Amino acid sequence: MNAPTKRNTRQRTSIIDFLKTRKEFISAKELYSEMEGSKVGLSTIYRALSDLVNDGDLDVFIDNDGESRFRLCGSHHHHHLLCRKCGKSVEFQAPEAEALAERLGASEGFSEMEHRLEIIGTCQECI
Amino acid sequence: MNAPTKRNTRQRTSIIDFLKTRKEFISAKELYSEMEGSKVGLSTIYRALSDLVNDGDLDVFIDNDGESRFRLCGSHHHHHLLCRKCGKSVEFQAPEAEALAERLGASEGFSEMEHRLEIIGTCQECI
DNA sequence: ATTGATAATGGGAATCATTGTCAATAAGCC
DNA sequence: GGCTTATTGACAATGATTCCCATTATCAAT
Repeated sequence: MNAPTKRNTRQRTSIIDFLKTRKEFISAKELYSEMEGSKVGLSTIYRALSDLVNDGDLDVFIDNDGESRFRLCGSHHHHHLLCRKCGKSVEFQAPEAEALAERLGASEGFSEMEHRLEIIGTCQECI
Repeated sequence: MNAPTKRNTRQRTSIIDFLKTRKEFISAKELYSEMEGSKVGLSTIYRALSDLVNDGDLDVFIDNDGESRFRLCGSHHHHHLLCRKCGKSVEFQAPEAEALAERLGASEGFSEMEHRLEIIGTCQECI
């Protein structure tokens, strides 16, 4: 993450600065209209968001209308995939799970969500 | 679920029968091409899938390309949302989690996935 | 500070899953 | 069989996202 492959442009900076002021998930289009003053093109917003996701700086999830929604990552929470036979374990991140926890908890009136996710399966060597 | 509001048509029956033979998630388009012999229109497939989802007979999740993928519900695996103060617990289902477990496990060469997901938060009464 | 190589921008067109439209058809009831 | 009405399906429309490409901006080297 934080691959230093991108140049610092006014647009990219504005987008990141805007995201820093935002705790909730936001869609590309919403970002576009809320940033109207900053004169950033919609294509640029899509590109920047996509880069930020690839660098691991943004969490994404796709809402029920098929629209992607973004939020700056907090600490990098991770989960485990475990083999039920040999115990081999693989770490992974799951922004979907972060987002799911937020949405589900919020929909029930909960706040300050944490979550635990564990996937158990049989690894290739143990089949 | 299983709201008996729909007529039994050849098309609807074919779609359900096809889904019964399928363990993995499938998209509407894939279903359409795999069922070519059955002469069912794409609109009809979308409508039927949407009805089945509303009746609670199908699990859905939206993949990374924004395409919806469907699978007949199996046993209704569920998860818990817990309050960290009073212990109040709410059951919920999360097809996304089912799908996530499948995908992630498979991507690491694992099979026969199970998973556990727990969300912990503070409920409205305990704030 | 200027230059030059190259990455980033933006606006419109293109893509592609999904939904809407509506005339034709088929289910289910008498 | 005949009737009422939901369902179907071909096609158009929608809408988020990506592609295209001429123009512009960044930044390291001069």
